Parts: sequence; structure tokens; C-alpha cells
Amino acid sequence: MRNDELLAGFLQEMRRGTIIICVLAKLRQSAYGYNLIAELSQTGIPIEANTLYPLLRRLESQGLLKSAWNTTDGAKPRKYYATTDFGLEVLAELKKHWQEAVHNMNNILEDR
Amino acid sequence: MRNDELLAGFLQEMRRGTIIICVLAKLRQSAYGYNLIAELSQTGIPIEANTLYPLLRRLESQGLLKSAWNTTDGAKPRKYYATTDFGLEVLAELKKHWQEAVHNMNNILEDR
DNA sequence: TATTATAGTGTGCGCCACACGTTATGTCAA
DNA sequence: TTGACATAACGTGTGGCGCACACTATAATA
Repeated sequence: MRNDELLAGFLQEMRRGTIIICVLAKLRQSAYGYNLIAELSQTGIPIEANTLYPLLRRLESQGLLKSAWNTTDGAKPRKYYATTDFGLEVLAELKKHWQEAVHNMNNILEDR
Repeated sequence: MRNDELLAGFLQEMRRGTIIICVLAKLRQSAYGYNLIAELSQTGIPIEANTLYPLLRRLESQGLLKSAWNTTDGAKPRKYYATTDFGLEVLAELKKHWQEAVHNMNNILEDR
């Protein structure tokens, strides 16, 4: 396997665990899928639509997100998602662990 | 599903992408599996033996690690692994992307 | 003989990406 | 005007990969 293919795989794995925390954090302000993809992309966190949509549904089924269709403004129906209170609790926990992880990683990376 | 079960799953996902970079970094000094587990655990990065062993083999098959049995000192045979030059290159790339990811994550987490 | 150190395998499950499908809205030209 | 095409927005089915769990195996040591 070529160098860049290998790397691409690893980076994908790296993103994998962080996507959830990104989504929960972003959806403290409600947004719809298509929009979220653009915003995350802008912030340097690319995510495929085919990855995000199932993720949103999963997080909702776990009670971390709530959703509502917005068809009122006469246009394309959009499904707005937002983080629930429970989601915020989980986010806080994840954030804590994330920061610890970053700290630990830095130790290992800088070590010798 | 209960709160802590959910969290445990997410944290596992979070570790998932970082394990490779930890292993590559740690094995700049050669070590054997059982030992590595202890060292990583000490640094706050727990990893299951059943996870690490296949990982080491995979990374070796990808040319990122090299291994050698040490049976010389008359004791339990230990398989020492160490990061190859190629592995070091990949590590450098991963490190770069990791630091970017941390930066991006911080933006999202602190935002608003 | 039991425990611990050390390495390994087989299986199930979850998640991401790829490919594809679907509906609705705008838009531009014949 | 209308048909063709792009694009916004949401969705599903499938494959592959990697982690964890449970388990096996061997050597040393107490």
C-alpha cells in the first residue's frame, strides 16, 4: 500500500473519534445537516454527508440530539438538529476526557 | 443504554485513532508488547492486550514497525518491536495532522 | 501446582466511506 | 413556457476495517 493511502486511513481513524464531540459542540446552536457539513468543513473538520446523516440519527436515537423539520418558510424541508441537555452533559464529559487525552499525547510525542 | 455505557463507547472511539500514533511514538525506543501495555497505561493511554497484539502485527506488515525475538537472555521469549524509518516518517505526518486537529477542536469547543 | 509474564487467534459488532437513490428548488436557454 | 440541468437537502445498503471480548498457548517462577 502506498504512503498516502496508509496515511489517509490513519487520519480517517483519527477523525472518527472526534466527530461526535464536534457535532455535539456545534449543535449547541441548532443547524441542519447540509449546513453542518459546510461549517465543519470550514473549521477544518471534513465529514462526508453519508457519514453525518446516519450519525445524526444515531445521536438522536441515543437522546443526545433532538430534531425538528422546518417546512414553514415555504422552501426545501430542512431537518434542524440541536444538542439536548443530556447531550450537553455528555459533551462536558467528553471534553474533559479529550483534554486529558491531548495532554497525555503531548507527553508521549515530546518524550525523548 | 445507560449514560456511562454511552460514554465508554465514545471514549473508545476517541482512543481509536490515537493509538497508532502513540505506538509509533513510544516505539522510537524498542519494547515488547506486554511492556508497552504497561507503559502506555501509565501514561494514561489504556490499551487491551487483545487490541495491541494484532495492531503491532498490522503495523509491522505495513512496514511501520520491525520486530525481533529476544530469546538470548535465557528467559521468556519476548518479541521486541521498534519503529522503522518509514514509521518515523509517517509518525511525523500524523503528528502534524494531530496538532492541527487539536487546534481545530479547540476552536469548536470554545466557540460561543 | 498455581500464578504471572508473554504472545497469539477467532468472532461479533459498530462505524465510516463509497455508491447510489430521492425529492424539491432554482435557472437558463430554446 | 417548458424542458434540461444543476444544486440543495436528506436518505439507505453494503463492504471493510479495527476494537473488544473470550479464549488458547507457552515459559518461568514462586
